[in-house]
Parts: sequence; structure tokens; C-alpha cells
Amino acid sequence: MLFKQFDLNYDRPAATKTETGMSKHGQRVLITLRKMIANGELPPGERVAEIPIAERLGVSRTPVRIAFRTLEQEGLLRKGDRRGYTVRAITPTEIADAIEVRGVLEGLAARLASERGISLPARSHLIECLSTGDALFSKGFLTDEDMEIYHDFNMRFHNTIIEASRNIAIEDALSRNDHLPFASVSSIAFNRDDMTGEFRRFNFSHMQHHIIFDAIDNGQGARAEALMREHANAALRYTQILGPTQDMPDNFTVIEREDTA
Amino acid sequence: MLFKQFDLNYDRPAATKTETGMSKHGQRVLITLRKMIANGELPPGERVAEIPIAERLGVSRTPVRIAFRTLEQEGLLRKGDRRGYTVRAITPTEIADAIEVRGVLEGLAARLASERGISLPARSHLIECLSTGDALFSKGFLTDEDMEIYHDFNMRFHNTIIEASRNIAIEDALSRNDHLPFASVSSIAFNRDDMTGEFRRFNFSHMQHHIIFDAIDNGQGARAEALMREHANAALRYTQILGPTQDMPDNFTVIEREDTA
DNA sequence: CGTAATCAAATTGGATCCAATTTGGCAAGA
DNA sequence: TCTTGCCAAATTGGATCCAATTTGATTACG
Repeated sequence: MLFKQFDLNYDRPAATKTETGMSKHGQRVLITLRKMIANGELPPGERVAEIPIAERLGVSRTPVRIAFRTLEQEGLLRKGDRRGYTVRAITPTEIADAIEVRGVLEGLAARLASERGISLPARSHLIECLSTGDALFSKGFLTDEDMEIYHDFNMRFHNTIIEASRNIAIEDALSRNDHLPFASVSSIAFNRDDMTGEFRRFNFSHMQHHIIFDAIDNGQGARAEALMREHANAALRYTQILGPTQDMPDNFTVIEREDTA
Repeated sequence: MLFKQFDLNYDRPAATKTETGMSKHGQRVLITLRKMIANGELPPGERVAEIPIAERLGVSRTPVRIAFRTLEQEGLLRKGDRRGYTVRAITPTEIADAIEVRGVLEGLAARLASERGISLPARSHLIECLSTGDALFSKGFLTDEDMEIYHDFNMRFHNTIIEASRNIAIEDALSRNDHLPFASVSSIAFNRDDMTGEFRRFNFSHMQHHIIFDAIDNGQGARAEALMREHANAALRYTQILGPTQDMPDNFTVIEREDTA
């Protein structure tokens, strides 16, 4: 099964701003379904009907129907010709595709931020993210807790640049990708059995943050864009890990932030 | 009012592949609402409630609720903090933003198509599009009918390249932008009072198609990407036309293709 | 034995009903 | 007169009911 062994932390405070209008109930259904698709509880290609899902989640068909539409929009469900939805197969290729798209979109954001200039608050926010990272890596090693911290400021760093682009369409376009598991900045995975290797990897990623900021801060749009594009590949590690079998070794930990959009 | 005077042809055969699961009824509600938002019948910022809309469209609240969710996903409605939806203001800036995003996405598609190589059928399809255009412009002038033809093969040209990229995520990301009026390839506008000017403009656009194809066909990824990005600005004309008043002169005609996704 | 037709079961979409939450106004008291 | 509290109206989400469409299966006929 796909991503069966993943240990997704879906029980975290949401960091989104687009509060979809359903009350707690509908939200929970949507999030639960996303989770079930992501961890393979609903296998790819499986046909999902409203009634069984509704019974399984202990709600009526109405919130399930709404959720299905949303999940279709997000690309996690595909609609059959005549009736019924099927779980869309999320292959490593598709994740790689989504990451490539994220690369160009965030690259655009970085370029626009460079060209248009960033606000003072955004600038200091970015610098703060960089400092936090510097402090983290100056120790020479990383703990699990550090990974949480990294995950947090990494997300803020990226989001700040996207906002600084002052192009709403970028955020909109990204919000779709972010529903695909492991394609968004809001999820990082690391190998507990090779923390020194991971230290080097994330340190490199952090160094990229530094030079991206440098480019943006100096108005070097093309440089910022190219760097950010390349930086997106930092996440591409998943697909290397997953490889052809699409199974994840147990010693990997995934930090994910749930998304309510 | 926003885009009030636009003469959108929404009554055309749908060209989409993602058939959203609603029966005719729900489809109609969704399309009607899109139309009402696009042509300003529902002014930007206006609060839309379920009951009045349902009564106005002669259906129950259920299909309206579903449609609201979809429209929120598409970015045409924004959800209030506590309750209710409001029509999102679609400013020229937002359209320009969306077009910029489309540029980088289609640019990515063009690059990938170049790098991975296009299939023989796709290649001949592109060539066919180019020939059709050549025949059109060789006359030295354009009629209204020609515009329809142009619109048609222009869309096919772009879609073929997107498919040729073999990156599903691009199509997914674009499908959101395409709901914003005038941000997608499926809509073109032209000024009937200046058909010679329009001839030159669309001819230029068609020439861009030629060199984009040349780049792709020769595996020149970076060139194809840059050209396609620039080509996206061909549509940017709307925002120039609209200007600050956001009103469209009567002598403009818009060809739009309705989208059922 | 194969094919076609009809009927039943399942599934989905729409409408209506009910509950919960919010908003807004009106009134009472400081 | 201003503020506060309470109540009513409105709005939204969920559940259930009903109709329409589709699937599939069984049976009958060639």
C-alpha cells in the first residue's frame, strides 16, 4: 500500500488562513479523508462511495458529499465517467511533478519579491528565520526537537516570500499542490538512523535560504528565481527515498502540518 | 460594475475532461454563478447567501451549497470569518497576477516538452495548428469567424504542449487559474473597431507559436521556456484595456469557453 | 449455449426538515 | 445617553427523505 508506514502528524494546530466554512464536523471529515488517502487506508484506484464512508465516519452523507467535491478539486479523488469517485494514485512521479511545479511558482515569488522589494517587517521576519536556523546548526547536530523548529521556520520563510511577492495567484496555485502529500513545504521527512547525514542535508538547505535571501535583498530577481527553483529539489528527497516500491522504511519520520483549506 | 458589459459566450460545448459529478442541475447552478460573478451581476464584495441565490435560480439550497464550496476553491468566492461568502473582487491586478502564473507554468510545460521530447502525434498536432494559423493570416486580414478559428487552435496548441510536458501537476495548477475570467487561454478578447491592429497583434502571437514550436522541436528547453513565458503576455492585453476603471468598451468582443471542472 | 431484455438493487443528486450558531435589535438599567 | 444583556430572526450545517439514473443479474428467447 502507498505510504502505509508513514506516521503523519495530522493533529497539529492548523496554520492556514482560508477557513473553509464547514463546522467542526465537516472539517473533520475532510481532514480524515485526506489522511486516509495519504496513508493508503483508501488504496489508489479504490472506488469510494458516499454511504460506506459516511457510516465509517459516523456522519450522514451530506458532509461526505461536500468533502468529495473538495477532494476532487484538490486532485485526490477522480470522478468516474458515470458515477462514483476513485482514489487517485499518488505516485512518486506525481509528487516529483508537483514539486517541480512548486519550484517554478516559488521561483516566481522569489523573483517578484526581488523586483518589487520586500517590506521591512517581511525582511526582518526572514532574517529572524535565518538566525533561528543559524543557532540550530551551530550546535553541529540535530535533535528531533530541532526538526520541529526547522520545520516551523522553514515554512514561515517560504510563506513570507510568497506573501512578499504580492501575487495572490501564486498562493492560490500553490494551495492546490499543498494537498498532495509531501509536495508542500509544510511537510518534511528525515531519517532518524542517519542524523549526521540529515544534518548536512538540512544545513545545505538552510544555506540555500541564506543565499536566496541575499538575492532577494539585493534585488537580484533572476538569481533569486533560479536559486529558489533549485531549492525546491530539497524536498525531492522523498521520491528518491520512495523509489520504485513506493514504500517507506520505518526509520523515517514525517512532520506534516494539517491543512484545512 | 466589473466586466458588466462583457458578452461572454458561455453557451458553448464544454471542452473539459474533468466532469464534475453533478447532474445537469448542479452544473447549471455552478456555471450560472460563475457567469454572474464574471459579468458583475454579483458585484465584488457582495455577500451571497444560500437562500436568496437558491430562490433566484429556482433550485433548493443543496446544489447552491455545493457550488459555493467549488467557487471558493476556484477563488471566485471568499469565505467570511464567521459565516457567509462574499464575491471576490477580481481586479485587473489579480488577472495580471494570474497571467504571470500561467506564464511560468506554461513555460515549465514548454521546457519539459523540449527536454523530454514530444510524441509524433503531438508534434503533428502542433504543426497542424501552425498551418491553420498560417492559412488564416496569409489572407492579410481577420474576420469574426477567423477569431473563432484562432481561438480554437490557439487553445489546442497550448493544451497540446501542456500534455506533452507529461507533468500532471501543471495541468492541475492551471485549472485553478482558468476559472478567473480572462486569465486562461480559453478566453480571448478583441476590438472589432481596430481589426487591422488586432490582425497584427494576433499575427505576432502566432509567430510566437512558431518559434516556441521550433524551440521545443529542437530540444531547446530554456529557449522554449522563456518564449512561452513571454507569450503569456499576449493575453495581458485585457488588463491594459480595462485600466483603472475596470470597464470594458462596448466594441470589444470576448470569446470564452465555459468550463465545467 | 449465447444474447438480449427486463427488473431489482444500489448509488447519487435534490429537497426538505431540524438543530446550532450568529447577528442584530430592542429594552432596561446605570 | 450610553452600555449591556437578552431575545428573536436569519443563516448555515447536518440528517433524512424522495426521485432519477445506473449497474448487474437473472431469465427468457433465439
